Amino acid sequence: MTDCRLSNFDLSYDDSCDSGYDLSFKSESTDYAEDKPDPFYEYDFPPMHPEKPQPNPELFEKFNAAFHSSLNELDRRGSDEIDIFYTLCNEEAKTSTPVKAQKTKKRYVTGRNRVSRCKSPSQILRIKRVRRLKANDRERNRMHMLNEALDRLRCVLPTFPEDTKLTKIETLRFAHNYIFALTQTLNDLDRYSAGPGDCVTVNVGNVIVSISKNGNSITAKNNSNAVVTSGSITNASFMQDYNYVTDKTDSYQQRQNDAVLSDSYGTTNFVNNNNYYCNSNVMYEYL
DNA sequence: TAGGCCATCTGGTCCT
DNA sequence: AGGACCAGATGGCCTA
Repeated sequence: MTDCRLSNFDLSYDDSCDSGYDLSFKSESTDYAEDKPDPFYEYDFPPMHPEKPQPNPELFEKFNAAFHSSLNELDRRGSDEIDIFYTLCNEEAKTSTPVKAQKTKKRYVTGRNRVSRCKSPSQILRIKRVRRLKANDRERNRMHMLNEALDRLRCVLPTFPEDTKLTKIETLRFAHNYIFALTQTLNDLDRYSAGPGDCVTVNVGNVIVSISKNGNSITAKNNSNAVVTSGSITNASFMQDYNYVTDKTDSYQQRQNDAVLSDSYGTTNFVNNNNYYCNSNVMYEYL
């Protein structure tokens, strides 16, 4: 059984696009498992040790038939034992004395004259499994890249180290509003031709962004120092500033004033619906 | 302990 | 055919 085109059989693969993250199924081989020969394909048992006496042909044929019958039955039932069998074959191949099998037939032809042949159910399953593993790895890698991009986005948002990390959706919403607020602020600066000492401030979450022609600064509402590196604004503060909609009380008006530009030019004629609120100068859409 | 968030797997769809 | 993208399912971890 050590002759074995079975010996290459495993679920591993070597993917040049492998992410390198934790769950990788690497193979020592350079070939994908799906390209490996089918152990069920016309197993013709060439003489492995020509110098030794060959088995009784009749007994050998009986053994051959029984062997294939057992494998086919396992394969038909989709039994896990078939995988165990291949694993054992691999282990045996690793530990047994390597023996070069004589190739009596040239079965696999590469290039233009390659012979296509039907694949057994087990090989089809194996191919599907390998493709699934590769797809999983690509998907994992894709999500890791997406998360890295979100992390970079968090780093350029005004945040506090002591705050909890922004969730994905909070990061996107906060970034959206932050960019919008900064854009409006720049527009207002141009529109009103602020003097050298004039400053426009934007309340974003629990931080205040001050923008002037002399430079920008970010401070916390509680007078602590803000940073633009890591951490996040508090979720509660963020939601308070950006997600209220229907409350028309004084506190609502106050929060609106907090949430939009605190410039000295705009009016406070707020319009509100489920998607945005605005005054005459700015309109803040929240997601 | 329930709920929120996240990572991962998975199958489907679309595109090249 | 294979890769990218997407959404649903699932299980783990954390927190109130």
